[in-house]
Amino acid sequence: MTQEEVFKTLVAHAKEYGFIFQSSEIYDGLSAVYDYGQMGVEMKNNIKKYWWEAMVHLNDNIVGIDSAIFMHPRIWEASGHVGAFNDPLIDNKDSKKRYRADVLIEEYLAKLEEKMNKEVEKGRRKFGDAFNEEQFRATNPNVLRSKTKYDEVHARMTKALNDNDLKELRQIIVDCEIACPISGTKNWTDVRQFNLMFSTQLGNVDGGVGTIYLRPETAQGIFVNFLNVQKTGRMKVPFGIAQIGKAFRNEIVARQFIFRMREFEQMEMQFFVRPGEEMKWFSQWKQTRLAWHKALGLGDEKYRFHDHEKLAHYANAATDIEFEFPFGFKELEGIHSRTDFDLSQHQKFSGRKIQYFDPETNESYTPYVIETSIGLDRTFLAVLSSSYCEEALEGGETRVVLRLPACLAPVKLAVLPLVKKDGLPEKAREILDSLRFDFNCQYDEKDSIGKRYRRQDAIGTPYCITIDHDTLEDGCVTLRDRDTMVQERIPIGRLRDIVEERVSMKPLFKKIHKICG
RNA sequence: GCGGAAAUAGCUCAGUUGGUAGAGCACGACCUUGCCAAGGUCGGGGUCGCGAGUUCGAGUCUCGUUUUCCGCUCCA
Repeated sequence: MTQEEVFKTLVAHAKEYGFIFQSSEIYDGLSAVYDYGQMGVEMKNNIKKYWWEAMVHLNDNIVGIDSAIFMHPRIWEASGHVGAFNDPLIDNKDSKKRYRADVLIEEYLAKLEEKMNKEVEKGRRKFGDAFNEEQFRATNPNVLRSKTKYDEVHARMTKALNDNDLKELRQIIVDCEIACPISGTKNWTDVRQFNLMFSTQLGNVDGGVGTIYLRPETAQGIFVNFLNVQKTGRMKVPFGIAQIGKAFRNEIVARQFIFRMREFEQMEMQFFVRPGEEMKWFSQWKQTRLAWHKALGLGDEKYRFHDHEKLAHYANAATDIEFEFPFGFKELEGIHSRTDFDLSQHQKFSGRKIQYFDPETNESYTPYVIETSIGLDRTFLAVLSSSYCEEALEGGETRVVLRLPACLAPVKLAVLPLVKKDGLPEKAREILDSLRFDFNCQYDEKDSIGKRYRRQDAIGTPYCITIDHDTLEDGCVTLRDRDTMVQERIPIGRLRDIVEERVSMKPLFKKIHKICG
């Protein structure tokens, strides 16, 4: 199969077994928005748990928060999200080059001005000492023509920018016959507002700015709570604040299934350190985060670092952990050294002193920040895509099996009576009820036992137990392993401990600790 | 955003030069078998993505539109 076919198969499987549905499907869908189904939500929650426990519960100096999606609009000015990325853009269809619409018009105006100035120079040379520039500008027909045009276009542009009238901006470009400097053609797209942030109106705003944004990242919720957490939690640098939550970006092109969505979930941790020690911690967190990924057992060769050469305005070092998806190596997690940019900006914009008094050095300073920011949906896709397996069995048969890490599997255990009679369903229900407090279990009595095993394979259930006639006599059940298909006979009383040990996250945590601790 | 392709049952697809929509799997009931899916009988489910147009008549032809996939572009 080609890469494309593999990916399509995966997307179809994800839908068929209740992992991922397209949003609003019965209304033709909503582009680049997806819903998690009954299996997907279980697995997603398990991934969150794996991250949260590794981050918050297993580190003395990291605590979690859950900040609101709505935040004060000034926060996005401080962070640099407003302003720098709020421009009306237009593309030339022939050269495929993108321009700021207002810049194109301003360049046109500059040319008009130049034309007028040249005309004035001509007049100056012609009339010599008798030249009166003011009078010349007021009477010369060439200058007047340009001046009229200039004023008209300038007025239209100013009004259009004020009204945010994108159609009018395009119309000005068309009316002025502005051509692309590269292709020389006037084949323009519509003007679009290039702002990655979704905005809405906050109700009952009296005289203030009503526009409020859906957060484009969860990080700012951590920065603005830095003092709250540091003081109430009596945190000492170095320490971290972690958060899992939704973020929103109005991507112009959002594609590749759940890899790039307009509404997505991040798992972020901001680690506050002494200025000057950020590189040490940057490298420490690179290793720790990679170990966290690799402990899942999806294959060490599927991960690599990609260091940024071009750094964002806030960073002095940055790297991505990339994962080999069916469509190639792509960013899964970002680890950035953000300096003191964010805290300093918030200090400046809020007017509050945001500093830390270090009792060891007796100094006050603005801590530096190492950020680890991982896409939850991307991690989900990484787990799903690397677990999908079409396996050839003896006798020419095949089975589709999701070799999910057992601790992430949506269903841990399926309870199956061998036949639907002779008291086996009743016995199976009894066992199910004793185990459902410990694991997410499924009960199934429909169809042949082999078929039921295959159904569980398709959703990645690591273990099935089968209740047969002997069970009623000897109190043992058959425990069947998803990956090896090996069966073993287990006393009912030991089931809980045996399954618990095999589906637990503990071995993964110990692995990370061994590597990093 | 540009270019290309696709959309028919939950899934995979068939549907002739335009003539009232089919199969397999899946699903439900009952019977049968019983440790690695696909025995039997019966049954439910589709305004053929949506909207116009041409036509006596459109799943089929034309236009528009939405969504998805691929390539380019973009991604603080």
